[in-house]
Amino acid sequence: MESFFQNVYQVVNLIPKGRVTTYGAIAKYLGSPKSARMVGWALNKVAIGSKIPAHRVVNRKGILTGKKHFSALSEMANKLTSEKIEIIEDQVIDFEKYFWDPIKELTVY
DNA sequence: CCATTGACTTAAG
DNA sequence: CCTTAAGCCAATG
Repeated sequence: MESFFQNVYQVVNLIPKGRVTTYGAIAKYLGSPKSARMVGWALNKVAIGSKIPAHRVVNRKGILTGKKHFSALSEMANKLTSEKIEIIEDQVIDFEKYFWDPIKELTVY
């Protein structure tokens, strides 16, 4: 059974360490470019007790908009920093450079 | 069933 | 980059 949410979890789990992606990219990969909010919803549901690296998912500007949903406000930035990703003012530095697009990385041409 | 909300995105100014 | 407005869709009240 592959629900939208399950698919989200799967993709997020595939994000390489030290890389990040966006809600929109995931939504688009799943076939619903306009359902970025649902990706956020999925993560919100899973935020409570899950093994999913939700901290690697940010909005299109590379901003940690979901940090407040973590146990600690600094947890999200903290984890990203631990993966060698620079975070300043809740924003990923060189976001384009760390950006991991499931459409490009997971799609077989 | 209708209204509101939200870890979003895009377009226009 | 910032603000509005609109679109989006599941969950919640």
